[in-house]
This record gives sequence, structure tokens and C-alpha cells, in this order.
Amino acid sequence: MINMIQKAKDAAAELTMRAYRAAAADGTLAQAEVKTAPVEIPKDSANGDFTTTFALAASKALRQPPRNIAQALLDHMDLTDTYFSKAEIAGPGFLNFRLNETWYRDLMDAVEREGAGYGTSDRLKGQRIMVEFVSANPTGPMHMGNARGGVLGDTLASVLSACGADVTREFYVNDAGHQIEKFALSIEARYLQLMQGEDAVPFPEDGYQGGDIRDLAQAYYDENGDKLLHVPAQERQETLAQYGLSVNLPKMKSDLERYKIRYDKWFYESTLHESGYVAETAEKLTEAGWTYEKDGALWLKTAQIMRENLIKAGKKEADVEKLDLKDDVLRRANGFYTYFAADIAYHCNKFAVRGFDRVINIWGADHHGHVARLKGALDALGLNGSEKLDIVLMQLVKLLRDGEVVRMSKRTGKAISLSDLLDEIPVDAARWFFNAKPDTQMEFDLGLAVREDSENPIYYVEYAHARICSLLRAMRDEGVTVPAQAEVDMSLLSGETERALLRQIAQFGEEIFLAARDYDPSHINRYLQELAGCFHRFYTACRMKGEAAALQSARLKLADDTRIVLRNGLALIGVEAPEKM
RNA sequence: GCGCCAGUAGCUCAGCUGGAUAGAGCAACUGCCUUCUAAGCAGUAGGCCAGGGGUUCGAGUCCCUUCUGGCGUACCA
Repeated sequence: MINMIQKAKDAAAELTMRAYRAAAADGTLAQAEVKTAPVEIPKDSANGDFTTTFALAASKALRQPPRNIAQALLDHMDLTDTYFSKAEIAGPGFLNFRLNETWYRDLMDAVEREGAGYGTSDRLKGQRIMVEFVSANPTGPMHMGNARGGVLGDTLASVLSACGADVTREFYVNDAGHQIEKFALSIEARYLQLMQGEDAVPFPEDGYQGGDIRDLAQAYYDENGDKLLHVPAQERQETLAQYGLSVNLPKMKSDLERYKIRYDKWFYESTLHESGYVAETAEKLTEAGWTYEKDGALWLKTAQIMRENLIKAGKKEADVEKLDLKDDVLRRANGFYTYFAADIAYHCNKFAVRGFDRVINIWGADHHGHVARLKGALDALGLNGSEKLDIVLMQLVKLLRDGEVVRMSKRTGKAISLSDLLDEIPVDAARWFFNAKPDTQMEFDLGLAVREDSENPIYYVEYAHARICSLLRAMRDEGVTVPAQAEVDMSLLSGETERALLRQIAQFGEEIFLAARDYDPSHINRYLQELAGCFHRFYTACRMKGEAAALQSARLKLADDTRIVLRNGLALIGVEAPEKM
């Protein structure tokens, strides 16, 4: 819970501001309205551990060159009993701070005290957040986009939770509506074809062509024979659709579990229709005056809602006109509600019924046109969708094998599915790889993923962990065990590699927060790579066997602290931390 | 047409919301294992940050514009 980076930043900012006030009081610097001193971590640690750009930023207001201001600050600064050993002016007017032993010791204390909880915070405490992700159509197997969305959603949920939020993982099951109908008709056609021949039964033009539909029909036939041949078509279709779902949904659950994803809730679209909630929600929109009837259908005034939102957001009227906004149908002329209507009801349920403070949906980028409409509809219901609903759009995955685009699996003739993927590459490699920044298009080369093996960055990180575990074993065999922090002599950990490693350890909580703030859990991957690098460099520079007892002990403690953070970080992204490799 | 996302080393990507000489990993080349895991470390090479304008002490980062790629613009989901 203790964030040593923040503590140091606050301390540097406070010292700077206090120095400024002192300098302004005795007339060295001009009086001016100055807010806080911005503190950053320099890219190059040769420029200090922390730096403030106060002098640069305040130059204009104080009517003095930045370096003069920095000098005045320095003259009015007292570092006694702080986290810093030194402050100095550099470059155009940066004021650089160097951390002292006290800070490093407090950091190691925190790692020891917090253990598996090290890195967590309470920055999002009290917030109830839902992350809805994957929500793949249950009419067929999950694909690469689901593989990416799965990791993204799951890991995002983990980092939000690590920031103290109360997080719910949810899968929305589209078990109603048009595509289920299509699903039913497709299985029905394959089922009838089994008995009457492919030529005798036409396959629906927009039906699901995949081989999995044939498999479902065959499986039903194997179990029940021609039982459905002579029943009314509607009954046959309903039975087959239910059968298809009863096969597909457990398969999805088990595939996702194999992928180490577990949901808190599977929410069925059908329940919204059956309970009348969709109709009720449409009714509310009508009562609020946001709908109208045309051509027998019920329409939502999406164009007007979006126009108002855009104007409010500062868009120019002329630009908004160019968008050619259109209204949306909620209830078709045939009396059925659209997917959009159900989706509004579903999100209304998330906020109004279940009371989430924030809802995050992971969607494929091909749905981006839907974002403003859904938010707008929620705004129209008074639920403030613009603020409380966040949609993370992820670019789709292009699957390659040895440089060639792969659309179908050669083995099965179906699209490559999540379970095919997991047959080919280890779960952890898939999880690591797909945990990438959402808004970049990514290419996934199957050939490379298996061949890459030791080249994969994941091994670099895992190896660091295994190396530490091996080290701990080797030292234990010599009778040396990890000491309590209180027994560690911090002055023995003052080399460049030790301090760099410690600072990286300190950064962990910040990185989790950035991942949560940006909805980009790939921060964790990069962080772990950097942490592993810091460790490998420390390991190369600092041996333990054959060193004096106190030195061995201090270094072993540092290695063990690193192990804890590596394990915590890997746990966040759902990757095993191996003890041997 | 209009809109959304992207364009940084040969490849995959960082760049902490405007700061110091633009960084990693892979691939290439050169060194380093009689001692805790060489799946490692150290080093070399690789760049007009897509192009052009602007904003300011200062721009890969902000604004305008052009080009390139992906996606979207349904009584589909």
C-alpha cells in the first residue's frame, strides 16, 4: 500500500515549494502564483533519481532565467532528514534529487511487510467496476479476436482490482435474437441434409457455413436419430438451437478456463427479453420523448442525442452536420426488438439495476460505430453513459503462419479457434503475447510463436524468476537463508545495479496504476521485462557465494524481494512464475 | 464522401500526458562460462519520429494539412 515513488515525488515537490516560499519571503525570487512543483523521473539516472522542472516552468512568471531560479531554490533548501542525499542544478535549469539510504530501506521494508500484496493500492477503493469482455457469439467457436479480448479484459480486471476497485468480470451471452435464429436454421438444414441428402435441402443463404454446425447436427442425430424429422418446424428449430447452445456454452467456458479466465457472471441476453426488460426500457425511452414510430418500426432519436452530445463536447455545428447522423430502430416492423434495443436494456441493467459506478466493455474495433450510440442512449435514460461507460476498442488480430495470412485451419477446415491456438502454443505465451496495447493492429505468427521459444520476451522474465529460485536453493544448501529486513545493512546495497533494481521494484505500484488508468495492461509486460533486466544485471555484477556473510545476506534479501515482485507481476497477467527452467 | 484508430531502427514495440543526447527486445556483428542457471551479461552497428506548415524557452508528444494502412457508415450482431 505504501508507494515509495509517490512519497519521494511528494517530498521533492514539498522541498521545492518550501524553498520557493523561503526565497520569495526574503526577496531572492519574485512573488508569484505558483501551484505545485512538477516532479518527474529522469530517463537517464545520471540526471538524478527525481527531478523538478519548477525553475523552467516558472521562469516566465518570476522573470528570471531558469538556472538562477534553480540556484535560489537550492540556496533555500535543507535536505536534513529527508529522502535525499543531494540536490543539484543541471542543464537548462532542472533541479535533480538523489535518493539516500533511508528511502531504499523504507522500500525494502514495504516489500517485506506487504509480500504478495506489494504493488497494490487503494486508489480506486470504493468503486464498483464491471469489466465485460469476450462475450463471443455462442453460435460458434471463439476466434483470435476473442483470444486478445480475453487477455485484455481479464488482465485489466486484475489491475483495477489491484488498485482497490471492487471488480466484476462478466460475459454477455447473446442467446437470443436474429443470430440465434440463423444458428437454428443452419443446424436444422444440416440435420435434414443428413437424412434427406445435401441436394434435397437448401442451406440458408446467410447461414453459418462452418464445419462446427455440421458437427452439431451430426451429434444431435447420433443421439436422437430422426426424432425431429416430423415435428413442426418451429419446435425443431428451437430444440436444435437449445441443443447447439448446450454444447457450445460449456465448451466456451472450458476453453476460457484453459485460458485461465473465470467470470463472476454469465449474463444471458434471453433473460432481458423474457422478463420484459427490453420492452420496459424502450418504453422508458418513449416516455422521455426520445422515440417515434415510422414505417411500423419504433425508432430512437439517436441523431438528435448524438448531435447534442457533440455540440456539448465543443464540436462545431457545421462539422456535426457533415456526420450525417442517423436514427436507429429499436423495434422492427415485425415486432421483434433489435440487438441495439437489447444492448441498451443490458447496459441500463448494469447501471440502474446493479448499480455499477463504472462499466468497461472490451470490443473489437469493428464495433466502434456503436460506441457513441450506446452512450447516447444511456444519456437519454439519465444514466450518464458518456461518463460512466468506457469502451476499449481493440484492433483485430491478423493471423499469420510463416508470413502467410491464415484464415482456416488446414486440419479442421474451420477458422482457427482459441482452442486450436492453445493446442499450438503454451497458454502463458499466448497470454503474454496478447497482452498488448489495445489500439495497435497486431500480427500473430503461429510459426514464429512456436519456433521463437527462447527468443520470446516471456522467457527473459520467467528466467529471472527461475534464476532467483535456483539461487535461493543453492544458498540454502550452504546454510544461508533470506534474512529479515531489519538485519540487512543497507550500505552494502549501494552499487549502481542494486540501486537501479531497487528503484525498479519501487516503480511497480505506479505501473499497475498506469495500466489501470490507461486501460492498457501491457504496461505490466514492459515493466516486468525491465525488472528482469535490472535483476540480470545485478546478478551478473554481484555474486554471493564466497562473499562475506553480511554482504551475502543483503544481496540475497534483494534477490528475494525481486522474486516477490516478479511473481506478483506475473500473477497480474495470469502467467506462471516457474521455479525451475 | 464522412468518421474512428494507427504510422518511431530491417522486424515487434516503448517513450510516464510538452523537458536534458529519441529508447528496449528480436534479427546482424564482437567479446565474456574451472565458481550461485550463458534462456544471461558487456559492446558495435542501425533514425529526416510518414511529409509539410504552425503554437513556445523547448514538439516524437499539442493544433492545421497532405499521404499511407486498418475499420466503420444496416429494420446485422
